[in-house]
Amino acid sequence: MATRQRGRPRSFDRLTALEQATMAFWEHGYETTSVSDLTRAMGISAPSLYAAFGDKKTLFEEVVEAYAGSYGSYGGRAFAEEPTARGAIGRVLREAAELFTESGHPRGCLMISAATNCSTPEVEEALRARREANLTSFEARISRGIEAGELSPGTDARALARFSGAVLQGMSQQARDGATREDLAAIAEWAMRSWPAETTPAITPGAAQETASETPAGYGA
Amino acid sequence: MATRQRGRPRSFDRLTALEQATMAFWEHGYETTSVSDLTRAMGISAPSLYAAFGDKKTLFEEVVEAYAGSYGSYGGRAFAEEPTARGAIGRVLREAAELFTESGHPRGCLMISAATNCSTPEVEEALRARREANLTSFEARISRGIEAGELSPGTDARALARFSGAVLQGMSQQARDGATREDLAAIAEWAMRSWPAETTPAITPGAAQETASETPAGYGA
DNA sequence: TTGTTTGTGTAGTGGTCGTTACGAAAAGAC
DNA sequence: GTCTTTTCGTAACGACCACTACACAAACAA
Repeated sequence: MATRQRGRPRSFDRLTALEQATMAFWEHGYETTSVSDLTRAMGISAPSLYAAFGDKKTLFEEVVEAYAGSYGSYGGRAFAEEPTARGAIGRVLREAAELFTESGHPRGCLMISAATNCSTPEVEEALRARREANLTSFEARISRGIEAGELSPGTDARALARFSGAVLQGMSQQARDGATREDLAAIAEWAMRSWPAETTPAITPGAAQETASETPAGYGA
Repeated sequence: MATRQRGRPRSFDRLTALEQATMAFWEHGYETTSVSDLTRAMGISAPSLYAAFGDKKTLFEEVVEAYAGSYGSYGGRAFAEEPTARGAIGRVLREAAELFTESGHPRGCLMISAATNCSTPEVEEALRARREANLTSFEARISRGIEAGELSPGTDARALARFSGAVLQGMSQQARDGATREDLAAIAEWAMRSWPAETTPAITPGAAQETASETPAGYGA
């Protein structure tokens, strides 16, 4: 680790280049971003890209992973810090309204939009799997909220999770279509109106008792 | 019109070919559907396609127009036939749950998904404009509902319209991700929970009094 | 029949796609 | 210095993209 590399040193910063690739994929999606676009955005030549990141698909996978750990981490934080299901998912929607319209990066959510209309099945499926996983984590958190007495026992956890996810996905598309932050925030608030009010104050606040399986893996739906 | 064509007659049915092109674009989106895919799906050769439909972009525009008048017409019907704003938009969401999962054609909504991640700006903008137009028609209908006393005067028409549109767009994505019809129907019902109840029964039922500008131009969001 | 018009099939156009061979350049090891 | 290792820039690869030139086929008009 302290030992220097043997050969000629890399002339670019790998993390910076990865971030620039993230911006390109986030903006234009997997399929529409050509390797030529990538090399231009990253400021490196094609052979350097292939040497450092494998091929286009592998680079995209690394981008998605990095995105999940940075921009997409707000969901995990909300789940970890908010004591109730309603609080957690409400916060996810409200923070999404900010993230999706923040300046300094493209609009909307990379995981929601970057692999739509993608002719590489593995890439399309990889993002679909992440969306599914997040719906599942929504549902698990809601189920736990029902068990904890926060929500009425008759609550349909699957439906409420899918509804919340649909709102998040719609917010992403509207962000890309030019909606303002206030537009998205209003959508989030309106969605939370149909959430049943909590029947009991949360008993055990804090993150310690989460199940790993119900923590969103990066973005929110 | 009764006069026959002068030259060699076309060896395929233009409307059938258009329908097959619709299926291809609906399934894979504008960019990802190649002319080669199209000629295969339509059962004709490239020169025939170009002679009958212009170029790929023009064909897509014709596809979108035909889609708006057929599959996408449920929105206009709901607006024409339902007396209240709540009834109209609720019906749009419920019928979308069916359309988006119907067998015999691809899932979700062509207008919502077919131009995502599209590198041809005119095509991307054309569909975005249709989505915007439908949000506007949602908003106009809600505003009229407020004026008619169906909805509380304090209702934020823009927010409620965008919320409803976001749900519709999320439903389309989830349909493409494999959600069942029941999943989508439950999302629609849940969305309607946050809609305020009508404060007055509708006074003037029927379609006659619509303003043209508030009729959705083909799909719903 | 002959000419005109229109559609069809073959076979291409130049351009871009993702990817890579190859030799020069820049570092440590000896 | 020379060897080895790794990265660099140039310049391509075959495959596919949207699109079309061209010659032939099939209809009507004369």
